[in-house]
Amino acid sequence: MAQEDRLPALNALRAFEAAARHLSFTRAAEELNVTPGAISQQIRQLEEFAGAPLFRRTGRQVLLTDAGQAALPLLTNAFEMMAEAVHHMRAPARRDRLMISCAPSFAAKWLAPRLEKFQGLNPEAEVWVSADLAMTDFNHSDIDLALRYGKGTYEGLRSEKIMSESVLPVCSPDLMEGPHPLRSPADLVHHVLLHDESPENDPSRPDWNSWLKARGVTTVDGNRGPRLTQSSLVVEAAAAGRGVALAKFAIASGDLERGRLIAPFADGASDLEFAYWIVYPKWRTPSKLARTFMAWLKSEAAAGEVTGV
Amino acid sequence: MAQEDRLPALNALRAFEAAARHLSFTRAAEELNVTPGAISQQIRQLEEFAGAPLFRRTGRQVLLTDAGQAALPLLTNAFEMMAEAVHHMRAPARRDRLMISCAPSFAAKWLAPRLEKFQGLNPEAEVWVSADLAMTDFNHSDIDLALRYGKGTYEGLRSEKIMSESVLPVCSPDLMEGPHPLRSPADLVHHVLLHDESPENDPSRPDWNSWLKARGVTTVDGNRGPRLTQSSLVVEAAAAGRGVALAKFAIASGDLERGRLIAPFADGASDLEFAYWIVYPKWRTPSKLARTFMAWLKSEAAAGEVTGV
DNA sequence: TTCGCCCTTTAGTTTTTCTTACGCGCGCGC
DNA sequence: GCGCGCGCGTAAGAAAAACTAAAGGGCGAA
Repeated sequence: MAQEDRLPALNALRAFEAAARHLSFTRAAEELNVTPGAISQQIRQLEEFAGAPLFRRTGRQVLLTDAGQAALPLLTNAFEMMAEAVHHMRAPARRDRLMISCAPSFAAKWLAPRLEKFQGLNPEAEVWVSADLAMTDFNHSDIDLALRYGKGTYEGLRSEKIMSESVLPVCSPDLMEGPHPLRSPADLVHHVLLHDESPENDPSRPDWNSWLKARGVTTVDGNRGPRLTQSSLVVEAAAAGRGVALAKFAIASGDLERGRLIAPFADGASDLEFAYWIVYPKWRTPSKLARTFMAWLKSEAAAGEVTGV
Repeated sequence: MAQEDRLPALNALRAFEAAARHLSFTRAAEELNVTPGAISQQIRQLEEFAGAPLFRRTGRQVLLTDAGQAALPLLTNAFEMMAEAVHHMRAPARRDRLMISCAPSFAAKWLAPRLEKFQGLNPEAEVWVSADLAMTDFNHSDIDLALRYGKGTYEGLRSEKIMSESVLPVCSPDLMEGPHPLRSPADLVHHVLLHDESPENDPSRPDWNSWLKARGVTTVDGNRGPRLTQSSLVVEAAAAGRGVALAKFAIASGDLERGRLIAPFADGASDLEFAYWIVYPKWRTPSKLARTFMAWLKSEAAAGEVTGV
């Protein structure tokens, strides 16, 4: 449909979008790898075209006018859609291939053990898992879907919840046979406390200190013990009998089921704000295989939450 | 969010979108007011960037590859959104002003008589009606909403149904007092038949010929009588006693209610495929006033369909 | 007041985009 | 079966757009 010979220069729109998003010409210039003067000129040109100012210049900062305000969200969406279109150009989708990005611990302890089941159900599918700690850049990679642990709000991305998360103390069953079996939280005083210090952790997540405090235990120092920076290492250390971990349930559940770990306290679990999400670009229509995978993920997650607790 | 220094030249994307939509470089060139050679170069550049051909060249015509196919709809949407964004830049919305475009007959016979009621309910609103026969170009005009009679499928636009339409014979009550009152369709032989030949008419709409045939009347020639090119003129002619019109109900309803027209036959009405729709650009979020107006339109239409038959 | 930050402006340069002109291949009509 | 015409491809140069560099100004903070 008519694309209008009256569209302004597209580069001017891009400059405006970046400047409006940052509310700063300088930062827009950085994003687009040009000088601030270039941005200023592009925006002047666009304002002439529009016949109205798009920014209000107030000495220290620039603010959007109503006209600019109205145009920004549409432009941002339009450029996101373009990026997605370009992605499709560069990597024509393979119908039978699915590339998943997720955090290493989750990949190792939750996803990988279950993937075989999915392969069994969908033998023609080829699922690749890329274990990345950082959030995926969907424009630079071939990632179809990402699995992320967080609050579920990701700008420019769509997210669907897989399952919630909780933390609970876990340890090797051997510890129960030892000289100081764990019968109540106070018994932790005899054991090493293992801390999960993963960078992506929920800031509101209870640590040993708050967990102990919530249970009225004052005789145990919640600060002592080693701090490991990956959830799976914490769980491994616990399984090896090196101490008691305050572990994420999803990461520990496999070892709990197999008996490598036990949860010594009945009321030990504590729900978190953060959860696991499927994440993909706002404008991407997931392929049939991707939709199958997402549905399978959700059913696996639901099954785990029921049987595991 | 990262706009990617890795987006290709935006003009190349625009050239591709136009060429892909037309499946012709030449027509894309016409649309963008450049030479075909320029399109060819832009697309070559884009294909180099993508690392894959976007078109399959087959001597006589160009066809989209899978990669091109995947990218086209997203790009088309993206450019439509941009056009909408630019529209917002140029004409910052006035909160209390609403510009409606609709066909002249509908404006005169259906909308205008009811508008006063809306003004009474929303005194602060300023509603303008632009009576246009042709479909509105939302990018070149200040039209907020269009009312259109048709099938409801308009490319790049969103449409919501207002009411359906039907045709039925109507005439002046004076004709019933005359020498040949209309008691059955066969009596039409004594009267002038008025034909609505509006350019926007439903092609499957019954004319006098098919209307008579459906009722088994063979004694009346459905072809005779004047043909008027605007629905309101047909209705006016009937009200003036100049004959019997096969009129659109929405156009005639006002005069039927006021007694200027009567519907002589009980089973005369015949439903049409075409209906009345509210139409606006796909990516436009209607203002509060526009939403109020649309809701009011629908309730008016529903009321008319009940009381009028 | 002075400094620093950020936007603006101007002039000149670089890069992109377009036109012109010609080449090529295929299908269609003669 | 043989041009002819239509539509795309390509090359070189011209035109237009975009960018840089450098200097300027306003405002707020120190």
